[in-house]
Amino acid sequence: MTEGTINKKVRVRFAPSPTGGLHLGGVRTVLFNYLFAKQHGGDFVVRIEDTDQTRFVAGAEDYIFETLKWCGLTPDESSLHGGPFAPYRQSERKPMYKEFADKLVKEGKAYYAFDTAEELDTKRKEINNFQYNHATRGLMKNSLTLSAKETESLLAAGTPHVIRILLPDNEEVKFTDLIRGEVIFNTNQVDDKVLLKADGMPTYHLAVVVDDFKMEITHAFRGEEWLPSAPVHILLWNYLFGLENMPQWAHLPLILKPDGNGKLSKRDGDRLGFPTFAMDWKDPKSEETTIGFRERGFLPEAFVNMLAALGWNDGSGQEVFSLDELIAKFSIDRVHKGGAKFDYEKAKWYNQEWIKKLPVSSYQAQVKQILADKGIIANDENLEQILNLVKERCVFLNDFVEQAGFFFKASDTPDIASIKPKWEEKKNMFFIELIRAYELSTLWEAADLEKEFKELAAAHQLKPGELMLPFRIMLVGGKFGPGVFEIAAFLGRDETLNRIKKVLGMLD
RNA sequence: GCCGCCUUAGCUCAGUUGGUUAGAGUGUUUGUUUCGUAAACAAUUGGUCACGGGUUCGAUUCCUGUAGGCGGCUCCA
Repeated sequence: MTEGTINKKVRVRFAPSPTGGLHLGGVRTVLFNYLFAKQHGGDFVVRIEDTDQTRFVAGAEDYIFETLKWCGLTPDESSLHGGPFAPYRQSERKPMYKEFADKLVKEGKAYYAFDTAEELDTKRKEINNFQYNHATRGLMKNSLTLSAKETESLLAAGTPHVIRILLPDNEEVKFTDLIRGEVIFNTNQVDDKVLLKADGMPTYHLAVVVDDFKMEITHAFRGEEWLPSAPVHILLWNYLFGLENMPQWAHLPLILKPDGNGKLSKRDGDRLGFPTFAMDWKDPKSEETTIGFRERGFLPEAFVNMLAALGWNDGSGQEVFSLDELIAKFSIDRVHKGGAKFDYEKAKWYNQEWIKKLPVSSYQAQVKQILADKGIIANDENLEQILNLVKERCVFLNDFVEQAGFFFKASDTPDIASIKPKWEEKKNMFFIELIRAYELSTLWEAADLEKEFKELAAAHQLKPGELMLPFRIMLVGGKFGPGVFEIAAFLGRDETLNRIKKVLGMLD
């Protein structure tokens, strides 16, 4: 690890704002933080950044924790799990931010600004690309342009105001990003960001620095969209707590939409027909539900595996990783800089691999529930064997409805159309004979059933090939599934014969 | 507009001190197997390493310019 951090216990944080469902990119940020922390025996903290009260959405916080639970990414400390640095909700930490904002003003590193939101709006409309910065701050209403006395009286009168950081003139701010190497910004290019809002809440910029310090965060991984505001954070660290205490930064590549190059959004998922949220999210206002990966039939192992591959690989060519393997092999040096395009086909491939790889017992209960939702009652004793028989054919957990459902419930609409054209009386005779033969057979094993079937076919001077499809349609209802005789063996004598008779009746 | 980041098969990515013929997976197509589907296995297809210039015996790799894409520029995070 990089020097300066070797002696400290690794502590990382994920800091979502509770404004809606958790997006793919959010979960990946969690994942990378989590993998890094666990690999170094460190702590993973979840801090809720709810400083914008206008965007607060009820239920969003619970949703975040439920998502983490589903993914197996358990926080060591959070607003839900508690911990030594509580509270973990920024709204509950409100008083401590003001103290630092005031300190900055006193030291001349920040200033009061009295411009109203409306005034700024007009300014932005008036002047193209207006920025509150070195060039314009002298023209605005703030403690830099006002006399000390005027400022005093405005403050005394309770005039609404914000505190802005005073950026130094034409200075280079440098820092080393774990993924991008040395990054340099000139302060003239950054504006005087608001640190404390008029309602006394901090903005992200102040809160993230104060909390990362107070919570002893050593490494901060976040999305690339934060890169441009990093210099503000570096400056704040320098002013408040010292650069030597600052966490190491890593700005993760964006997740891009499959077509084009933009950042993946929920809308892209809706448009292209795939989920972007981890789990179903129901908007409390519009009552609208957005489908999640979990409900689409993804396994958490596959979801996590797929996410890990978005921007990282271990260089060996291995693609399927368990969470434990990821913890062992993850390396921030191997995270790439370019945006990672989200590929839903590949996501499905991961899921299929995990359905095959995992013992069915790990998702049996869930499949049983999915079947039950479709009105198919599965008994546990056979279910495990049946799932094993068909799991190679399933991309989603929901595919088990089609692939395994017929074992428990005969199809109401067997695919008669594909056998009717070639149906003839001697085939009918064959199946009537088959029923009789099967009624008498002492053994009910796949191999024996096949042998009897073929012998009987030979006796009727019919090729087994011509009879297999009808037999499959009778038992399965369609042209899919495992070997027909295995299916018959599973169904048992009574059910097999019933299904033959039923379809024979429909062919009449 | 300003600043920053990125650019290797259709797609996701390897290629880390410059060195033979740039590699995987996925996808496409085909074959093997099967009653058939899926899987599996095998084969096939696929690249002006964004473009220009420079350094060098030699550049995908280092430097530089250009283009394109993206991100940010809220009292949002």
